[in-house]
Formats: sequence, C-alpha cells, structure tokens
Amino acid sequence: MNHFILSRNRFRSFGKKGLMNDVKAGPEEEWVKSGEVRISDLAAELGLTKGTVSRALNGYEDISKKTRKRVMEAATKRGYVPTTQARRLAMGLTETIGLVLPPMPSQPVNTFVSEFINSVSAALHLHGYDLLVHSANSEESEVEPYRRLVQSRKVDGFIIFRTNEKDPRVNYLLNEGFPFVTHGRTARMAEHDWFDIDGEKAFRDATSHLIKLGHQRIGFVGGGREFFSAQLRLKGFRAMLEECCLEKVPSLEQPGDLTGQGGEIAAQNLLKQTRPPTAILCANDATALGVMKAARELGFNIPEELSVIGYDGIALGAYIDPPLTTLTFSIEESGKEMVNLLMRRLKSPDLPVISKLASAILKLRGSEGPPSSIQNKNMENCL
Amino acid sequence: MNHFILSRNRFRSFGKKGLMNDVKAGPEEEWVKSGEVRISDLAAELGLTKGTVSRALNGYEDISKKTRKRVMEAATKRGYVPTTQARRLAMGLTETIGLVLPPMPSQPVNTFVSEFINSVSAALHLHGYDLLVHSANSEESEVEPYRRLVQSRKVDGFIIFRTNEKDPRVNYLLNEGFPFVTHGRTARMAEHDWFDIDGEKAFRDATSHLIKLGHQRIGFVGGGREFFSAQLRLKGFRAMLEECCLEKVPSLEQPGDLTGQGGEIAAQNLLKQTRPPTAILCANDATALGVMKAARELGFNIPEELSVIGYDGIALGAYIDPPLTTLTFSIEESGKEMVNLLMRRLKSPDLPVISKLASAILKLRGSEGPPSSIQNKNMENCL
DNA sequence: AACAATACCGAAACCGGTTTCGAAATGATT
DNA sequence: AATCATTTCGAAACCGGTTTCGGTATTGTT
Repeated sequence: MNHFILSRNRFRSFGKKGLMNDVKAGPEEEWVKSGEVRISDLAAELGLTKGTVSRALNGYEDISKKTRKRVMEAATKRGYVPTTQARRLAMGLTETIGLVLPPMPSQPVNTFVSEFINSVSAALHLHGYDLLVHSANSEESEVEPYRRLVQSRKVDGFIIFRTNEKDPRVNYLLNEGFPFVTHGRTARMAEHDWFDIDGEKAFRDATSHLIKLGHQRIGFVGGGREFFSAQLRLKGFRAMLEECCLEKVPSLEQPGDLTGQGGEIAAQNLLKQTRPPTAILCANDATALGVMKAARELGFNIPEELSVIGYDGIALGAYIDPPLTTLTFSIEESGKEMVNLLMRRLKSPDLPVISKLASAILKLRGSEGPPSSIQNKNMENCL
Repeated sequence: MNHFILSRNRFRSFGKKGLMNDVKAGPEEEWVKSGEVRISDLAAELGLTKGTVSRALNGYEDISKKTRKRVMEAATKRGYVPTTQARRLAMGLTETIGLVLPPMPSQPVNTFVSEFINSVSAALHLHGYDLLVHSANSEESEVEPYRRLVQSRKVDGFIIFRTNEKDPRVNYLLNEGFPFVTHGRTARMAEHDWFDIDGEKAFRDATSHLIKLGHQRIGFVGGGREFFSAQLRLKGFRAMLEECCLEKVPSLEQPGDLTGQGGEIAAQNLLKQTRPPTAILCANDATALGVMKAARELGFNIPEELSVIGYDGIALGAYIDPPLTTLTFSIEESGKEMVNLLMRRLKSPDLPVISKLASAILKLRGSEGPPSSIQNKNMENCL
C-alpha cells in the first residue's frame, strides 16, 4: 500500500528483459538464454494447450506416453523452467519457510546462527522449499515480523529458535493456527511441535564428570529466568548434586545473561567469596569465556585452580588457552530434524504434536581437571 | 517437474484453512482472522470493482478522495493485506534478493555470516524486499544454486560475498545480465557493482603500527591465491615494509587458508626458523587464533615474545588471553551499503557500475607490543 | 444552454501457471 | 457392427492481484 500518488500511465517495461547484453554467441550454438520461454510458448510450439503441457510435465496419468515424451524433450531443449510465482499462486502455497532472526545486539558468539541457517536451508531444499530470513527490528514487538509474514502470505510455516518459556511468538502462531516448529521447549510445548537438546541430561553429565574428578564446590552461571533452556540446565545441575549427596549452596548459583560480560560479572561474584568454587559450569560458551577472563584477572589458574565447562561447542573454544571443555551437539542434525517436523506438519496439519529430544555430548578439551586440594569426604556414599 | 505419476482428481483442500482452531473470541469482538479477505471481497463489499480498489490502495490519482477514503478504511477495518504472490506475478517481479551461503566446512569463526545476513535483511526490508537464503551443496558446481534461482525467477538480484579473483558466479551472472553486488572485488570488478573493505590500507596501517613499535622482522600469514582480498592485504603489508625501508623476506610470508588450522601450520613454519619473526600479521582472525595456539605450544609468550594481529574484529577476540588485536569494520554498514548499491541497480539497470570502499580500523586489544629486543638500526631513514 | 475538458470508475485483459470438466478418439466387448 | 469403457486432450475457469482503455458523470467555459 504505497501512499504516494502515481500518475495513471506510467512507464512500464514489458516483455523481454531490459538488457539483452551482447551474449557472446560462441562456437556452441544452442545457448539458451534462461527464463525466456513460457509454458504457452511451449504449448504453441507443440500444437498443444498449456493445460496439456502442464499436465504432461507434472506427471498426470491422462497423458499419452508419446505426448509426454514430446513435451519433456521440448521442455529440456528449450530450457523451460516454470515461473515460481505463477505456480505458487495457482497452487495456493508459497513453498517458503520463514526464519526470523532475533535481535542480536550484544550476542558475542553467533556462530550457531549461521550454521543453523545453513542446515535448515539445505534441509528445506530437499523438500523443494525456500528459506526466507527476516530480521527483527528491535523497536517493534517481537511478533510483528511474524504477523506481517503471515498476513502477506509470504510463508507457509516458521522455524523458531531461542524460545522463551512464555513466548509471544508461539502464542501468536498457535492462536492463528499457523504451522511452526521451535528449537527449544516452551510453556505450551504440549501444543506445538518442537525439537530440543536435552540440556538437563547434559548438565547432569557435566556435573557428574566434575564430581568424579573430585570437585565438591561447583558453581553454576545460568541465564535469566526467561531462558527456559538455561533453567533446564540448572535443573540438571541441581539434580546431579542431590544425587551425589552434595549440598546445594545458593550462593554458588549465579544468574547470567548468556553473554561474555554476564559471565565476567557472575564469575567475580563466585570467585570473590571466602570459599570460592573449584569448578564453574556455564550455561553457554559465551558465558564460559567471560568466566575464564574474569578468573584470569583474579589470578585463578585454569584448570589447576578452577575448572570451567561451557555449553554450545563453539569451534573457537578449541583455540583458546586452555581449550574450553564444553557440551556440544550437532547443529546440522538440529536443522534437519526441525525441517522434518515442519514438513510433516505442513503435509498433515491435524496430526498430533510430536517432539524430538537430542542429546549433547561432553567434549573434553582441557579447561577442567581435578581440584588442587582433593577432599573426598562424602564421596563414598555415592556412585 | 515431478516425475511421479499423479491421479487426475486428487484431493485438494480449497478455501478456508484446514484448522479453524477454537480462537478464544474474548471480550474484544472485532478479532480479525488474518489473511482471509481478498481484494474481490473488499470490492464486493464496497460496490466497486477490484480494479478500482487496487488503484485506490496504490495511490493512483484517478480516484476521488471520497472513494479512496472509503476503500482505505474498509481495508484497514477488514485487515486486508494483498497476497504477495499474486501481486508479484502481476507486477512481474519477485521483490526478493538471493544470498547463497558458501559451503562452510571447518570455518571456526562464522560470526560474520550471521551478522551480515542480519544487516542485509534489515536493509532490504526498508526497500520492501525479502531475503532468500540458499545453502550451497558442496557436491555440485558453485554456480548451480544461482542458475536455479535465476531460471525459476525466484529472485530479482543477488548479494554475493567471499568472492574470489576469478569467480564463476560473477561470470555467470554477468553473462546473464542479472543484477548483483559483491562483497569483495574480483578480476572483473570494472563490470559490476561491488563493496569492499580497503584491506590494503588496513594492512599498511597494521604494519606501520608494528614497525613503530620497533618490529623489524614481521611475518605474514595470508590466504591462498584464490582469495583476492587476502592478496590485497599481503600487498598492503609489502607496501608498508618497502616504504619503511625494511627488506622483504620471502620466508616470512606464509600462505594460509583463512582457517585456524592453516594458521597453526603457518605459525610453525615461521616460528621454527632460526630467526623467527617478532610479530605476525594474519589475514583473518581465525588464522590469528591458530597462530596464537601454535605460538603457545612452541613456548612463545604473547605479546612479549611475539605480537599477533588479526583481521575481522570478531567480538570473541576480546575474551581470549591476551585479547586479540585486530582490524575491524562495520558489518552493518557493509550490508546496508551493498543493499543500496543493489537497489540502485534494480531501479535503473543501465547506470554505470559503481563501487564503495570502506576502511577498517585497528582495534588495539593487547596481543601486540614492542619486541623484547629492540633493534632500531634502520628506523631513522623512515617516518 | 451548449460544448469541451476533466474527474472518476467499470470492464476486461493480463501475469503464468494449475486443475476441472467434458468431448472426441480410441480400444475392448459382445 | 453397435455399444460401452478407456485413453487422451482441448476449453475454460481459477489463483489474486495490476494495469489499460474507454465511457459516463461532473465540472468549467463562453
């Protein structure tokens, strides 16, 4: 809806594209300038109607073998490719999935995003779908981009990631009855398809690993309350502590914001205590980097005096000193699985919701080790 | 072109969307289910033809004020949003720009890509354009994705990044006369619009900085011959050496592949020499991280015994020890400028090609310093 | 009051495909 | 050879918009 006034008979370049550049018509003659032949051209050339040509190309069974062959050959020879826009309009679908990037102002480590986009795009392509990537304007509501894409019918469904427990985007789309899949669980996870990494189990594993190394005082730097996944990681941490008969010390649980800076602040709070922890579990790698930085500045040697474990498996963690031990998972698998879930939903909207939980694995790289002064008093009670 | 056979009268769900979920029709009554009203509905409701409604909404001047107002109000009241696919088909354009992700196998630090996508998408949105992100299958030719998108008319133009000197994608699109802009120069840069960072100047600056600190033997880890931008950085490095009367030592120039691993290997080659360099310039940050890792393993203290400078300005470089000094530039600006160039091209295809060169700035963070043994023999001849 | 100019809108073509429906041609059956 | 079923294709509607063109109704001019 443009609001400027247009004159009625404005210029419009019809027909052949503007610039018929001097294509060097070299030795090979049959050079086909792409995208110039329409289905009606094909039909006229073959003495058929465009309906028949369309049915022949799309495999309808009411076309004789001979005709189908003629059509196919003419199509490949002339380099015919159907115009996507027309096909989509006629079929009433967009064959496009939307992915809205959350605003990323202070996020230091976005390596996840590009890999994720890559894998999602590749997986969609196998199903003949395109990926529309939209950026979120931080000044408007979080759901605005979704609303626009739905209303203008630009996409058939959404891939949502970095969900919060109470997620307005999820609420909006559920209310619209619009197909989507989330990466991460939400409060309404029983009502929509989702894929997630089992962060709870991951942190049970990591905690267990630290306890087996001899750590008794383990710190945890999480995310804010709004990050559901970070809460689940905290849950796993607590569960393993309890399972191993270690007392839960509230001051050792610090909130963070999943950024490096947040990690620095939290680490200072932890390490300046009279009895600082001998190990710190971080809700993600960015946080872990901040923790390591603060630890260095406070004079803690890693891993001798402090073990640090992150979560995300960013490749860069292997290049720092010491290399960051982290919980890692396959981003490629994430993308592929989410696309599978979404395609299933698009094909049959009324199927019951399903979900898939993948597991992270602990990648030991060197930022953890036994504590300097081992005190094994309570260990015999546990595994 | 599906090759499976379809029965003629297959099921197709027409009209209203499948799942009219129980939308809680709360107190506020005028809840508009989005995307259900078409232009013909509006026209019928108003007693007008759809042509008139369309002209009214699009600002044609042959519509009376009164009618326009009626139409506008009805449109907003009923929540009418034109169906994108239909509009695009009628107008003969896609309002979509394609971005093909290069295959990213072992790239350790891909933070650039997501930020770039984000800024490009945001800039495109201001012009009413969408961003279609496509992944490159590494098994097929590099230009295949472009060919497909062009032939199926899914995009109006391309954003290309990480160009090589001889770039098949550029060749293909130039030959097709299809609009695009590159991030980075190519051998045919006189024939297409491009945006680039002035890497040559950037490395002159960085080299100058090191020389002023007292370094006489400076190593360089570049990219392969195919990376044009890396070559330009090397050029800047050499130019400043010459300007400062420092001899060019071939063994101090090591090729790399812009990855961390490549940096490690190159650093080993440099540091195991009988007279190792006291500083190493790296063609990008990933390389620099590999160099730092190798240096640590060979027992070089950074920055006391070895200065390291990277290029890219990845945020995470601030969190390692020591924080990585690097050449940085605004990715947001890059995206915005490239979109501007492309929009200009789309509006008037016959304008002469233009380009824009932005500059990188040296961000000092701590991985460089004066060499341990200062030898200033030749410095008085220079600036 | 007659006439030309202008404002405004309807009718219809068009974009490029897909799908339905029915008719003609072909083949099978008795 | 007549009848019926099947194969094959043309004609036309349709998707949901945009744009052209021409014809009234209105206004302005003398």
